[in-house]
Amino acid sequence: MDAGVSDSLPVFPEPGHDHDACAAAALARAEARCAERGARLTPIRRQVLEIVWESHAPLGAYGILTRVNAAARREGAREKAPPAVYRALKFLLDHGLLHRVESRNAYVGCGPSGEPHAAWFFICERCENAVEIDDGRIGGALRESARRAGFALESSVVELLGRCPRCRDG
Amino acid sequence: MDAGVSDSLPVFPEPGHDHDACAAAALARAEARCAERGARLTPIRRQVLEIVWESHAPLGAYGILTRVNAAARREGAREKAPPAVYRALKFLLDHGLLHRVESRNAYVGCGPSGEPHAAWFFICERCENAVEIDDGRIGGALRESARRAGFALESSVVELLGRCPRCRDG
DNA sequence: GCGGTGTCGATATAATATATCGTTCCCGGA
DNA sequence: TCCGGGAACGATATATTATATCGACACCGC
Repeated sequence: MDAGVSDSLPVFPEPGHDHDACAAAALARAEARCAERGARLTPIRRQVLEIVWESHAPLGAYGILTRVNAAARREGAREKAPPAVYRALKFLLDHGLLHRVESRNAYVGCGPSGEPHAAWFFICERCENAVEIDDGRIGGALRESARRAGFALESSVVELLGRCPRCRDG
Repeated sequence: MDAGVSDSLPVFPEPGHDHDACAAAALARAEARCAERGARLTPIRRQVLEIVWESHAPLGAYGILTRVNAAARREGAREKAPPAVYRALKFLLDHGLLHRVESRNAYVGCGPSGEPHAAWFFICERCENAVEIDDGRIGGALRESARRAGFALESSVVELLGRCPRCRDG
């Protein structure tokens, strides 16, 4: 797992934030990373990434597929089958552009941190938004716990459920 | 979420440990808790719990179903359908006798701690065993991180993947 | 051009989970 | 003892999530 030494407050998305800018920035990061790595951000991969970035709430593979196919119908194109979406998701996961939310069987865009990193989330039960946690103390506690147990830690799933600041009093 | 103030080392099961005793103790705890609560540990519920306790590795619902039905065939009884197993799993989860391992879509027996508690695991990628983590510092770091973010924490999924002490050099 | 690899389309199927509804069982009260 | 109500269960159907396989085509370096 990565170190996660930084320690910034998670930014829960405001309802009025400039989400187009969020999404555009994510797409720009994706292009940059693919260029660096000589990986191809093909149309279906880009489209899946755009769809996931339509909101900050994790979206399931079949929800993505539905949106892909709605667009295909609008354009008179043939609909895609599930493997097309799963292949795109695998590519995006492999390149650190997406995270899988295990407790929801769903996928969410990877935040702006520089390199691929552990995926730890706050997930709001009301607005459904998931935001990445960037807290060195959690990583420290996990690593220390593993060290004491003699466990060779490879990766970690941390998903914290509750109410985000905007929903906690609702 | 619960406090998890204690702080004992996880006990990775030794291959030669007295597993019958593990399972028997778990069944005894289940009986005791059901008695306390006026809940009924019916045959299918008990059977599912016994099957999950056949090892320390999380087992999927259909793996459980397969074993239930193997036993049914041996006894000349009619096979069960998936809802029977899912109903038993829900009962056992609701009463804190089982945990669900989200990253595996699988179920594992709940350890001996007194009351229902957060389910944090080390999961060995080689031997597949999952053991509960009882480390106050992890809980502390999670709660502190939530507090700083203004997040009202309700429950948490922590699943640490890697190699257990017995498998790390294999 | 040729061969290798990556990508995609298409089909089928696997794996996990839930909805619904009628029946039966169990327990407590009349 | 009988009855009413709720819990548990059986049975069937279906929903949801994910993967296997194989052939066609495209891109790239030689």
